[in-house]
Amino acid sequence: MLPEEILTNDHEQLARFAKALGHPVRVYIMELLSTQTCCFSGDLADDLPIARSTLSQHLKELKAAGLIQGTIEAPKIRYCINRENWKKATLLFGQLFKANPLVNEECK
Amino acid sequence: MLPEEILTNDHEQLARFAKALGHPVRVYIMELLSTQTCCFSGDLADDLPIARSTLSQHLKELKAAGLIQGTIEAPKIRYCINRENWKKATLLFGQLFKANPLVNEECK
DNA sequence: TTCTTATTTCGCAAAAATACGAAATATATT
DNA sequence: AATATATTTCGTATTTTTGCGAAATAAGAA
Repeated sequence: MLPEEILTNDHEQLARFAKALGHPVRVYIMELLSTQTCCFSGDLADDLPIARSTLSQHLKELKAAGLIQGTIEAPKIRYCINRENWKKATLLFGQLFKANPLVNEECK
Repeated sequence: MLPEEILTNDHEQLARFAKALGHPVRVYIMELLSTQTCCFSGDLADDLPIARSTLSQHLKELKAAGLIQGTIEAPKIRYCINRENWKKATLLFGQLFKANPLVNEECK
């Protein structure tokens, strides 16, 4: 029998995903990658009002959180969503937001 | 006609919600409040392995993000979810995670 | 090989997040 | 009025995040 942990791996994992989505630029990137297609850093840099080095850091963070992955297509790098982890994130966020038994009750 | 903004209010709002969920303790709190019931700071403090002052800061952040609200029930404070904003968050996260037209395709 | 392009890493600075214990606050209870 | 309880705010230290420009890297093109 496992010890009853208060903060579970799922809490940690969800927090990690949420933190990665905790900046408008990164939300923008994930939105783009989840709806449209893969993309290059340069395409994003052309649109976004930040330095390329700053964008690179955001991409690095999304990669560290496991939400995206890059494949070299010299001299560019093509970024795509990491489908496995995106699915995991979808599941975890879905769980969090789905259950709501008090939806029609006032706080008592 | 509005100017075509790259980073929209929705991106900002979703990032704000995500950032608030970007810590395991805060995920735990929101999970509790969304599934079970309202709760008191003290109940959380008894369970969580952090100082009460630290917990208070996390609650403050969730409140600042609009995800929870507190009502005085002296000498305690009862914390509840902010249903209106939770709904908004559900919607924004739902939008982000729903659309996925490339679900069966490899990155090309 | 040299040049060009795309992107990252480095070095730095400023701001924000995280955590704690001590002190302050607010309000019931005695 | 004094005490007890629940929670927050304050002060502080440490770590992390965010951002930039300059320099470094990688690989195709001339």
